Amino acid sequence: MEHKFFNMDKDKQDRVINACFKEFSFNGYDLASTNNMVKEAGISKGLLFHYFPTKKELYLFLYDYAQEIFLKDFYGLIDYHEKDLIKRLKQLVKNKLIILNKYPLLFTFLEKAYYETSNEIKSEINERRLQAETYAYQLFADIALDKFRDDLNKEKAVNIIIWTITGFSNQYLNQNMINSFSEINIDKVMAELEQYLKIFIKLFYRTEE
Amino acid sequence: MEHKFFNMDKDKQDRVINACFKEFSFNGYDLASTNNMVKEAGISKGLLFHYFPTKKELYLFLYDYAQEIFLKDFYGLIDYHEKDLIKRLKQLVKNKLIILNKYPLLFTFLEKAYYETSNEIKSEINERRLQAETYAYQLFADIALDKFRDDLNKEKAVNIIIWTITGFSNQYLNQNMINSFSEINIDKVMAELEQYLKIFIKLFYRTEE
DNA sequence: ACCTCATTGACCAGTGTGGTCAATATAATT
DNA sequence: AATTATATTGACCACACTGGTCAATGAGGT
Repeated sequence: MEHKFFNMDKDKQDRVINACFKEFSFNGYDLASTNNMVKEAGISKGLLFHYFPTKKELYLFLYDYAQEIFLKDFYGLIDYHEKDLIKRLKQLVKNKLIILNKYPLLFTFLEKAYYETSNEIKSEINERRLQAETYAYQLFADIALDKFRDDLNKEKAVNIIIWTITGFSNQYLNQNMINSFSEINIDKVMAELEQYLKIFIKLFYRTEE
Repeated sequence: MEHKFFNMDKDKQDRVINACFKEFSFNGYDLASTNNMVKEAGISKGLLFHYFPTKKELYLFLYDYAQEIFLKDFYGLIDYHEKDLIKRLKQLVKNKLIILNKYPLLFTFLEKAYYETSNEIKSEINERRLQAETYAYQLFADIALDKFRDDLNKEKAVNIIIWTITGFSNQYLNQNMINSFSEINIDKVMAELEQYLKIFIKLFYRTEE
């Protein structure tokens, strides 16, 4: 049976999820305050503990929820028929932006979970991560590396491309840290990204002829 | 007169500074615990408050200390006679690594301070940052942009280079988050960085002839 | 009218907080 | 050696906030 939390009004659900993502992301498990969460989400303390009997179960519910989206809507939507690295990464960024518009702190939450040190949940997180590793990290499987120029170290070229995309994306993530979470104009961002990718295609790939 | 804290045994000084950097970096001002700081530094609670009468003064002392190092030993050591962007950035990375070996979390502390939201210190941080802006950000002044190929958007090329260097450096920073702070082998890291920079010189710069 | 379940917020014991202070160890000065 | 000054300790404090409880109320369905 599905978790009864999902019977809640959908808007309220997302308010709760985002409030909890925020509190856990910023403060980590131990220091995250359930009082802050309910205040931010606009619900009562009793209601939160009506759905999640302990802080720990709340956290693990959120982790499962985040990881499922990560695997299904982020990694899961990659088209593995596409052998071109850059096109594949472009798809990945787009997936990410779509998720960010709904859950601005989902990725931050997962990253913080990665470094989480609290003894109360460390082992549970590790279990879940191991379970997930089977799915992910196929990102670079079956990539057409022969597109790169011969005189270029392929591993380093890939790193440069990834770091560029990361740096480019972080501009929009960091914005979220300061401002309230403003909606991202996905088409506009993708168009700007495209220009960077064009540079790589031009300079890193073989000249076709 | 110098702060009496500087009369303390130098090793102990650095232990205190690094312990406080860590606690403030990980938890932010409000949630940082002075109890954890003294435990990590191996001194008594009373001694900390002997040198710094309040948590606030402790924080601002650390901020001033970090910012001074940042301006003096990071930005301040740039050779402005060097007009080549890549060489200038290389110098910057080296400065950073040297600082990181002594204060592994100095940059993390300053970055966290940038996003700090606590009302107790927000305005004080802003004052100090404004004061510092005069010095910094001359990084790109008087750079020889004509070294770039004509058919390359210079602004984007610069971003790619910076993001690459950032991504490259973060490998070593994130390592510090998990492990204890292991000494960085500066020569080795610089040699690896050099290979990335060579790629940029080859592909982004004009071919000399 | 009755049942079920969502929702509230005052309340609780317990933990950790920033900060104090009287006591002691150590060093400097006379 | 005696005195003064300073470095250092840790038990102690009032207080804020913690995760979690629970009796009461609201709302909708039968």
